[in-house]
Amino acid sequence: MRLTRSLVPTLREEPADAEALSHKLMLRAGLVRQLAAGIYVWLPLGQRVLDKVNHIIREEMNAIGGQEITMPVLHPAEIWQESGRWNAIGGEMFRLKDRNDREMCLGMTHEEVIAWLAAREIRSYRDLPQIWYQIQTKERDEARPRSGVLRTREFLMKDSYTLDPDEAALDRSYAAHEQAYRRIFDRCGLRYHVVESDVGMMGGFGAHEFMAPSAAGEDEIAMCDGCGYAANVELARGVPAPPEFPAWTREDVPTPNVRTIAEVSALLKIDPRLTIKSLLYIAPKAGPVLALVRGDHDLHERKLARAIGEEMRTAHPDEVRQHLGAPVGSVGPIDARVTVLADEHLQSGTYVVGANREGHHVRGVVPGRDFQARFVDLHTVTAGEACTTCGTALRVERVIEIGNIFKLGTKFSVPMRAMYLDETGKERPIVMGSYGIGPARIAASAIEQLADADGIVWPWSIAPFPVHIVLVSLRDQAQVAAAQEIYAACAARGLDALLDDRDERPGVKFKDADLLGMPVRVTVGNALAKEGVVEVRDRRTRQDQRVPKDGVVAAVEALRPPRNPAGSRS
RNA sequence: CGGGGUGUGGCGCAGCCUGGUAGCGCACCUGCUUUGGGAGCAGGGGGCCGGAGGUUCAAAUCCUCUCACCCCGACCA
Repeated sequence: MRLTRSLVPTLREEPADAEALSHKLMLRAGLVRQLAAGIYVWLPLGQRVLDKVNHIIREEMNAIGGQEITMPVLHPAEIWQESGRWNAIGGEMFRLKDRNDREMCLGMTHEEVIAWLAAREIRSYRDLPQIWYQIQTKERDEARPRSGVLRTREFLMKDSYTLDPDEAALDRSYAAHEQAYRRIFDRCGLRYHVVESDVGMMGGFGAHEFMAPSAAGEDEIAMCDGCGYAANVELARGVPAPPEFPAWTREDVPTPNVRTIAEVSALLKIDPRLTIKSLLYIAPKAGPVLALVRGDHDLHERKLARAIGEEMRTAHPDEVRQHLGAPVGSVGPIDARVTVLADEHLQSGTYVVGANREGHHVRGVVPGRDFQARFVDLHTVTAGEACTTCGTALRVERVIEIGNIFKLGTKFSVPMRAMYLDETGKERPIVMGSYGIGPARIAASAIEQLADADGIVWPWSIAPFPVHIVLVSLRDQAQVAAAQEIYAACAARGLDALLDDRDERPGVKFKDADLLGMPVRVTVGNALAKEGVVEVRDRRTRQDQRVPKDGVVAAVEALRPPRNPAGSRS
């Protein structure tokens, strides 16, 4: 591709409304442009990256027996009503009506279509197992699109679905996907971790996420270097170090004008770990629920939601007063006439809690003796807590979710009547799995993980072009001819090259080459006339070699990493 | 949905407080010089100042409403 005839609008300055590194670089390198919040145009170079990623995905999906299909983006409401998600999903689904006033929606995911298709086409155990996948646009009206292409309202997703006769077969399909995903992310040159993840409110038999470490990520994972335990913090458990408990006797202490844990512990001159934080939530069915965590801990709301079995919201200040008889800063579990859930690590010890009387706390409170509660895991794990299985200190890392795998079970096949007849002629529901990968997130993660101060550093496997030829001076006919020759020689060997044939100053071309981040830069310049050589530079290491122009292809190929460049795994 | 911020040529910004000819850098066009890390000089083109109302002799500037975008949080099947 010749730069003079291409749409590669690089930007010298940082766009004002980009925050994440990958977002800035994708805009500056001319990979994407934003049409509206969370809606992007993919420009030629960005499109080539997606194409490369998708090609890898197709190879690995096909290798485990995946069959590519294409499902509609526009869905009739009926299938979503049958599965029960039409009402279960809120504002995140784009809904519309056709000209005949029929309700429709835009597909956020395709379990319903798969179940619909399976219900019609799968009849016998002989038809199973199946793996169906597509690479298709998804539409989700995200509450807050952010970080460039990392969270958008319209995005490409590779989604696959497995159909199996039973759970043992599902386990095999699931394992095959996990292996395929590892190969895909390895080939894309990413560092990633595979972690246990929340199955969500829809239930399911297990789920894992593939997480690429990056400061731009929206998720956090906890990892144990001792035994390999790794989980999303939505799920991760850890054992916090207990404080030293003083020999308190239970007594009321006045705490005027004190609202926060920090204020309580400062006033009483105690370690915040000796306090209990009491938070009131309101759940639709369960009603008011008081959640307790140690003073220095954060409650993880998803853990609480899992514990009570439904989504809840924080109580308003007047609701707190109504249910507990005290303002927010003075509430606690003693004599509270609401359901009390306490973090499991509060089962022992003696604490300071709110007295449910304005301006008062109680010191020397022993959970189990002074109040009753259901003890469950509620606190958000923090770095340094001990691993529950081996005791090693946990690490917590910020990550981008690049893929997930999910054992659905019969959540969709039962309501949508996707059944088959087993060997004995008995009708059974198909056991499903669902598996996603975000190609745009792979691209952004690669940028996040590999970029340097000068710009993007693409892994070979997903670079828009492996070779970037910089033609330094258009006035030197020998340079022009040599650049053309090298360009043609690369093409002849299947190496796509980007040729910078613009009439720009060398500095501009070098800066753009660094920004665009192709793995190899070939500079055709002065050295050609003087010494008959061109320079072949590795973008990542910045190592230069001077080679005769006939040796460029060999030099480029020597720089190419072996087929499966190792990404780090866990 | 709650909180905060920003909207002024393609990009990045100043001007707004204290109303009075719409500016700067980069990019773009022309010419000359220059040509290995974002060139220099000279000349030039391009902006309903997000939108709608209002106040005023006069509004980018003040007031009201509204829209868009960004950030933090909530949500994320």
